[in-house]
Amino acid sequence: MRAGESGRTVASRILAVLEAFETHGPILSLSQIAECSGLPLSTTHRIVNELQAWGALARDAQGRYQIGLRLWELAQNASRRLRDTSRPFLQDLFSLTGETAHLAVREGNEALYVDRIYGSKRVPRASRIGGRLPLHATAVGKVLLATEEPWFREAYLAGPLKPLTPQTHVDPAALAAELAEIAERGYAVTGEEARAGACSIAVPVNLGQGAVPGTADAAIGIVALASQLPLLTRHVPVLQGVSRRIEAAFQHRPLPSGVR
Amino acid sequence: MRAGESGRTVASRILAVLEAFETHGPILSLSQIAECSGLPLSTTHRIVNELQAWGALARDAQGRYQIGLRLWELAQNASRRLRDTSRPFLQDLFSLTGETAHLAVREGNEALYVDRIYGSKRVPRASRIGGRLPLHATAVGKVLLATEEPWFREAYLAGPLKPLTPQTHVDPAALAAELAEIAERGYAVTGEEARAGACSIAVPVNLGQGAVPGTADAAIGIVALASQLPLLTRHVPVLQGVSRRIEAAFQHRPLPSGVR
DNA sequence: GTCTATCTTCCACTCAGCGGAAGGGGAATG
DNA sequence: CATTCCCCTTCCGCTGAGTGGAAGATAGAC
Repeated sequence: MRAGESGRTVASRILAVLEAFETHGPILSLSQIAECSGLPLSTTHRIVNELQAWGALARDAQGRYQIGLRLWELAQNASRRLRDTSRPFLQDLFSLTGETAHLAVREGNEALYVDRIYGSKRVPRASRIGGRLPLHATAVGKVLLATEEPWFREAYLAGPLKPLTPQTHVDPAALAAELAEIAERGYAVTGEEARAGACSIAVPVNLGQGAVPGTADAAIGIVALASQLPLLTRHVPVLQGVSRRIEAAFQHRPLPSGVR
Repeated sequence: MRAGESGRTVASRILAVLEAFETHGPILSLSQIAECSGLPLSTTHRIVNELQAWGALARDAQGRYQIGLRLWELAQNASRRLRDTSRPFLQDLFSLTGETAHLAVREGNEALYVDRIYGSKRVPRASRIGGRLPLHATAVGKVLLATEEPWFREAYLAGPLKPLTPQTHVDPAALAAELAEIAERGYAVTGEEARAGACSIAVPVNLGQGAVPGTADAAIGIVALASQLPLLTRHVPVLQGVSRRIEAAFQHRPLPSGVR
C-alpha cells in the first residue's frame, strides 16, 4: 500500500463509491465518483469495474454509472416482510381515503419511508420511497417519536430541530407537549410542516419487533392538500383500522428462518 | 495475505457476503454467511462488521444479520425514474381492472419485476418486486422477448427452456411462432405457465432508452385467477392506454443529470 | 454444572491493493 | 481537418491492509 491514504480499508473505499450515489445524484461519471468518494482515479476505476461486473453498478452507453438492478433486487430483502405484509392494507387505505398513503420506520433521527401508495392525483410530494425526513417535521415521525422511550425523546428534542418550512414546529417545550398529546390520543397531524401545501395525519403500527414494548416499530399515514387539514381527523378510524390489520397480518406471517 | 485464498480480491469477498443474502435467505447468522460466501470465520467477521457499521447490513437482537435499510434506500436509485413515472399509471391499471398490476424489465434471460400493485384480493403470487422469472414463462417476458432483436430471440430459444409448471411452453419452434404472433398483435397472454392457478396478460412499454429502436425497454401486465383466462383480452385497450401514458410521461420527465 | 456451538479477538505473515504517470480515445472548438 | 482538452484505461514498483488459524469468550441446550 502507498502511504498516500494509509489506514483506509478496501471496504470503506467501496462503500465510499456507493455513497457517492447517495449524496451526489443517481448518475455519475468515473471522475465524479472519484471526486465524491475522495479516491484517486485509478483506484476508483478498479473498484467501479468490480462492482459493475457483479451488478452493483451499471454503466450506460455514455460511460456513466448508476446503481445496478442486482443491488436493487438484493436490497429489496430489507424490510420486505413489512412491506409485503402491509402493502394490501396501504392499498385499502389509499382506496378508502383517496389520498396518498405511506408507511415509515424510524432510522436514527429520521422517518424512512419504506412504502408509498399514490395515484395520478397531484399532491405535493412530501414523502418518497427510500426517502427520509426528520421525525419532528412529519406526522409519521411525530407518532414514532411520541411512542419512543422518554430518554430518546428528550435527547432528540435537545438536539437541533431544523425547520423544513416556516410552519415546522421547532420549540422543544411545545413539541414535548404536542408529543404527549399525540401519545394520549393515538394520532398525529401536521399542516405544511414537512412541505408547503401538504398536510398529513398518521397513526402508529406495533409490529412487536422492537426491543421495548409499546414503542411503535412503524407508522402509517396519509398526505393531502393543505386545504384538507380541517377534515383530516375524520380519517382516524380508517387509519387505526388499517393499522390493526397490518399488526394482525404481521404477527401471523412466519418470520423467515434463514436458510430456504 | 495468506496463501489459502490467494487471488481473491477484497471486493469479491464483500460481494460474496452480500450474495449470501441473495441465495440463502434474508436473515443469516455469522457462521451461515461465512459458509455461504466461502470465507473463513474471522474474515467474514471483519467484513460483516464493516458493512454493518455503514448500514449495508443490520444485526438483530439475536445476533443475526440482514440487509440494512441504508443499502435498501441507496438501491432505490436504481430505476427510480421508471418506477416513479409509471407508478400512478400502474395504480390506475389496478383500479380499472381490479387485478394485480406489475412492471418488469429484462435482465439477461429473465423478467425482473420493478414494481407491483396489489390489494387484499387473493391471487397466487406469480411475481414479486425484486423478483425474477424466466422470459418464456411469463406474459411480460414474452412481450420483452417478442420485441427483442432476432439474434437475441434465437439465442434465447436455443438455450434451456425450463418449465415452471406443466403448462409452461418449452418447445422452441412453437414458442418462436407464438412470439411472432405476439409481436404482430401487440400483447401476450399466459395461462398457468408461470404459476398454477394464475393467468396473465401484458403489453410492451417503449421508453426510448434501449440501444435499438423498437425493442421494448419494459412491459406492464396484470395477473388474475386462471378462471379469468377467457376474459383477459378485454383488458388490452386499458393496458395499451396505460402503456402509452407511461411512455409519454417518461419522455417528458427530465433525465437526472448527475450532480444535484 | 457441563457441553456444544457460535462469536470475538489476536497476530505473524504476505501479496493484493495502491495511485502517479503515461498513453488512448472521443468530443469540442477554431 | 487539426488541435486542444477532458476523461478513461493501463501499467507497475512498493508496502501495509488483509489474511485466517487458533485461542478465548459468550450464550444456549441438556
